[in-house]
Amino acid sequence: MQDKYQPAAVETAAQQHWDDTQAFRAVEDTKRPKYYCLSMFPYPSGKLHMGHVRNYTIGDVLSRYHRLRGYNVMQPMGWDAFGMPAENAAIQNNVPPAQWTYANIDYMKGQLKRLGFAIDWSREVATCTPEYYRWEQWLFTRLYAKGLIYKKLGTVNWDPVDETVLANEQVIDGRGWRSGALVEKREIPMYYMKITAYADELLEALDGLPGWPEQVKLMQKNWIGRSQGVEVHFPYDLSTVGKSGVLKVFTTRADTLLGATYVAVAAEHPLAAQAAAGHPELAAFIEECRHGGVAEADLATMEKKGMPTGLRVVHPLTGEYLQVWVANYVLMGYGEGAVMAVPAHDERDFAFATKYSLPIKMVVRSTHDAYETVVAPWIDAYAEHGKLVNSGKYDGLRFDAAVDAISADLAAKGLGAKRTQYRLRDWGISRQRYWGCPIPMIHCADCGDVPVPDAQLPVVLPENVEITGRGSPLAKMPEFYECACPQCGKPARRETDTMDTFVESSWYFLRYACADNATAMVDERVNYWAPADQYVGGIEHAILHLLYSRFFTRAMRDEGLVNISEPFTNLLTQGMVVAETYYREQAGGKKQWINPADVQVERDDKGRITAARLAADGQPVVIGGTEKMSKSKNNGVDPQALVDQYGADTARLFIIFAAPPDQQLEWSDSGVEGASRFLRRVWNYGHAFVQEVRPALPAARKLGTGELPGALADVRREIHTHLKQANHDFGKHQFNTVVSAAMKILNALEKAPREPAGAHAEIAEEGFGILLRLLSPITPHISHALWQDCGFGADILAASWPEPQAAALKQDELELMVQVNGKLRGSIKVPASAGKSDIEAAALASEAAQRFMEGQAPKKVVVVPGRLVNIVV
RNA sequence: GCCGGGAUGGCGGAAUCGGUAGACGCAGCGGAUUCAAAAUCCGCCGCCGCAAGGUGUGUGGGUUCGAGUCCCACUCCCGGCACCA
Repeated sequence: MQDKYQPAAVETAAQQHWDDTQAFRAVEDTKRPKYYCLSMFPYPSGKLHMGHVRNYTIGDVLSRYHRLRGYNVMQPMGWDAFGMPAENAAIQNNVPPAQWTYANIDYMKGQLKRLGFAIDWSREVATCTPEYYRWEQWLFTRLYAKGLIYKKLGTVNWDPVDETVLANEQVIDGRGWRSGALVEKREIPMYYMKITAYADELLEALDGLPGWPEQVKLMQKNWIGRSQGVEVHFPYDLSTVGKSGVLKVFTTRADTLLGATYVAVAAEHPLAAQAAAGHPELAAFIEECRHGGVAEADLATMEKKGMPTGLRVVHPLTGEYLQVWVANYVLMGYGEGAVMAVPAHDERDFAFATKYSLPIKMVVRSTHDAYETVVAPWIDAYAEHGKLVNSGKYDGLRFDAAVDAISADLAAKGLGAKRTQYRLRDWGISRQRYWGCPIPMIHCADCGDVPVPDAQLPVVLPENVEITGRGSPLAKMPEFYECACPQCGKPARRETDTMDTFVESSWYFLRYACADNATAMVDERVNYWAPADQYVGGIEHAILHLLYSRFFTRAMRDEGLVNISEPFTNLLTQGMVVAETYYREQAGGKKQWINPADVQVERDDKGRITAARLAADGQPVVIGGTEKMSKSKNNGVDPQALVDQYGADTARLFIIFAAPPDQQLEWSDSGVEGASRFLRRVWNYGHAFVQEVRPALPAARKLGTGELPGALADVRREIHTHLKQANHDFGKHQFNTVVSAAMKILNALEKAPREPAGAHAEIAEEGFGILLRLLSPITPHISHALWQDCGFGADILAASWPEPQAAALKQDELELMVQVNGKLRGSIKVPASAGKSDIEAAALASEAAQRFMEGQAPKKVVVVPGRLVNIVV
């Protein structure tokens, strides 16, 4: 054993041992409970960032903890390898996406191994390999045959200069990020997955997920957005529209129908197009609505604009004529592309009506008498439910009765009915990009859209391709798209769109169970491992990825591929890693971001930061606040440098100790120093244990059989108290306080009296054995080495998890706090067996109580067992 | 804009069921060791106050013997918003 802690040597040896013994190879075993520990697989962007290290450290802690608890643990890893960054890198550096991706995977895999994660690498998958995506294509054809995938028009961001479709993040202030051109909305045919067919099940099954954070379930519930409402039909006014028909709208506020004063349609709505013919101003407005992106956040925050069409529809109950407006906030892809407007009781309609001087008709009076009439400015009470007024025969009805009566009358006229609506929309999966899974369809002039037959799968993505950032690369490759129709054999055109990368990540966790199967998507092993007992990943995936995965698992269940519905039994959403930012203002007002590693911080005598300077030139820099680690803010800390300098255990320890897993983690170089210092102390204690303590151990252990001297009994109780706390915190996934408990145990061991030597050695042996096992999930390398060197056993992986002993926790005397009128005034010591009246008497007699009661008689005495006594005077 | 979350010393955080606010660590200060430094060890450390004591968990109210924790209203920060992953 080395005198000094040398992390590199310790970690290399431990990792070699795990490799040699194939320690983390997971094999199906029905005799032990299984524990499938899943972490969100990374996009191979180049090198690991701190968010990855945090994610996988949390997963590894859970995996190793459960292993020592006796579970058959499987912890796999793979690569979410398709996506836009590979194409961007190709444009920038002229490297083919495949080559770039595989090189990144190679490098990042080495980094993961260096961090000592207990991963079963035999199950590795990379989604960009035909071995993986062929099954995605295969499933696509099954779901297509079933009608669960269909084609319709969808709206995308179109860059007219680069002639390409842009992702929302590539649209900045309404312009293409590369070309700077004004982005337009464009409708193109796309394939959709019918996730809405599962909307009710996805919603209702949330109640059966006790292992998921409430906030995530709530977000998913709101995202699905099931609402009960009424579909209302407004018949066209023949004299203005020129044809018969109805305008359909959906409303959750049918009680306010009599307050509808106009209707609004989307710019793409057929009525808008009709009105625009021969109405140049309106046509110009509709053209203006086409500019800008499709992101909901932009649409919701932009200025609400509209224009009348001159067309009218008929109110279904009153027969009045209502104006049809075109409004930029009404979306064609949502519902029927039309809304009824009730300005008196809807804030957005109110703002619009006020702006364009449209009539406002109050039809609900708030039950709280919050208002007499609806006048500006808007107050929230206008939108509350209440009794109907100005609504003829419906006057006096409250919400439920009003909706019932109005929907019944609409139904009688054939102009509407109650309906359930969802906010959730079907999932558009077509992408006009190269680096993705090809959609296995062939378009034939005679036969229409024909799925690629099983025998021709996979449709392999060509890897030698030129990426320019203009247009879709596959659509420029005849060798890819020219093919024969599988049905009639005539020349046909292969689909050149690829799939959304969320499709790959919707089923990778099932493929891990049987990644080596070349003849089926999944096999019976999936029913041993799935569902994942624990899923660990970023909160930013709370809705899309997790909802798609829940949907996919059900779709695969209904194909008979798996026998589960929910893919993830427990979910842990980890917080972000943030760090301080520093910058200098440059001439044009542009900020030059400076990496924290290059900055020196000055503090006052209380440790408060007063200034920061660039180390290179000694000149001040501006402190910009803490932000998520990112390239753009140049505040990232390179995990590789950290591991090179301090070792993997220090990196892991700091990350676990600095914050609870679900909260944001603030980077701190001195915190890393502290973690490293603690591990050195652990090592030094282990060294002293071997040298001095071990030789003093009695041949026959007496611990727990006889009386310990009081001071050593206190040390032992303290250790077991901390262990109890640590076990409780492990259960809560609050690993930062597990580290605290480990630190407290080491503090107690170091301060323990050395006499009598035999008794001390026994306490030390028990306590240090507890400490090493507590730390082993977090800092596995040093724990492995010390476990062996200190003679606890050959391999800590074979050890069992420590449990606190009741006898060690026993206490004879308790200290209780004494309060007078709720303020802490002192404390008393009582025997653990003392009854309530004894405690009361002792508290009243105490010096502190006497002093602050000032001779007054107690009105009431509250005794909280084991905690405190509160005397009220 | 809509949905979800967060706020506790100089800093990260702890406080299990409404019961000692600030555990553990970092930074800082004082001391020991050292030729000196690093490392290590010991002590102090919310704020005001010489002390007694007062005060304190984003802000303002409320419930309670007792509130960081429960209730109401607000402020600021963060995540998501369907083509970043």
